[in-house]
Amino acid sequence: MPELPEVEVTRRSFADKIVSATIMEVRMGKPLRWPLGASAHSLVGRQVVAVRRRGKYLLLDLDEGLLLLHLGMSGSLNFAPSQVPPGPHDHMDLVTNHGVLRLHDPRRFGAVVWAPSEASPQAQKLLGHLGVEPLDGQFDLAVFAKALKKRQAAIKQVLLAGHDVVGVGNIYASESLFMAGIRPTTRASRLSGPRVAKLHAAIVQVLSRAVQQGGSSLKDFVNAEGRTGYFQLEAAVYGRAGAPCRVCATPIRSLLQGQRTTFYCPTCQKP
DNA sequence: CCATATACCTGGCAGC
DNA sequence: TGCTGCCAGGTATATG
Repeated sequence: MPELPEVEVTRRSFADKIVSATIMEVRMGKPLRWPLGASAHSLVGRQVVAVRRRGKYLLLDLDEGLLLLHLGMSGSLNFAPSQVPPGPHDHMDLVTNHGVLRLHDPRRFGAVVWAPSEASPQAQKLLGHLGVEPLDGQFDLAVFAKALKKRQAAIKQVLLAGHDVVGVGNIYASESLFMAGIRPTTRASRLSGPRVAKLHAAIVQVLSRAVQQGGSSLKDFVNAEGRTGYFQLEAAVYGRAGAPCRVCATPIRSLLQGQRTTFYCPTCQKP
């Protein structure tokens, strides 16, 4: 489900409400991808200082330590004023004096991990290798171009790896490459300077637009207020195999790259 | 170091 | 209907 836009939209939908709240109780459900790394009881009394995002991780800064939240493939958060009995797929409740932050995640690829600081080994194991943030002004074209020159893999897979730029998942990789006119199978190292510049701009534009639209709700994504996103309605290629390209009417094609489906227009996107 | 495959888990859907 | 197989927004880890 959640790529950078969905995680950012989720962050904005509850950050103001939970900041300065005190944790009263933590309830963990079925196991998630990783253990919490602390006893639930030890979090009681901690205060939420800020809610940040790094790549597809949400960081809840506490007055002592922080919580790293990941939504995996099927996760969503909900922030509600009062507690409702948890359903079978609700695997964490962070009960605060401002309301309850609940993680709903049927596939349980998501995670909630406590770390003593962002610089700690626990946090760095998850965040340490992440590439640059695309939307915070630090996404430098020259640095990006230099990084791509070293990558021999297909550009789609380089984007998904998140080592050079974070937040671009399966939907937005296909969409960005369409906007840039680049075939997803092209080796990253072979892209010309102008084409890398187009891709750089396309990534920023696609992700920004998706945030504006509340993310993509392909199936079940909702923000912490329960609202769906609308970007899927304007997807150019994702999920549109066989349908006519919105630019040239050529049927959109799909292929597998590293076990993930990629969508592209064979006419608009050049190798 | 680099690139690719695997594992984790549940639900929905197409096809028989 | 009910079964089977496949697919799904991610990513650390293992393997070549």
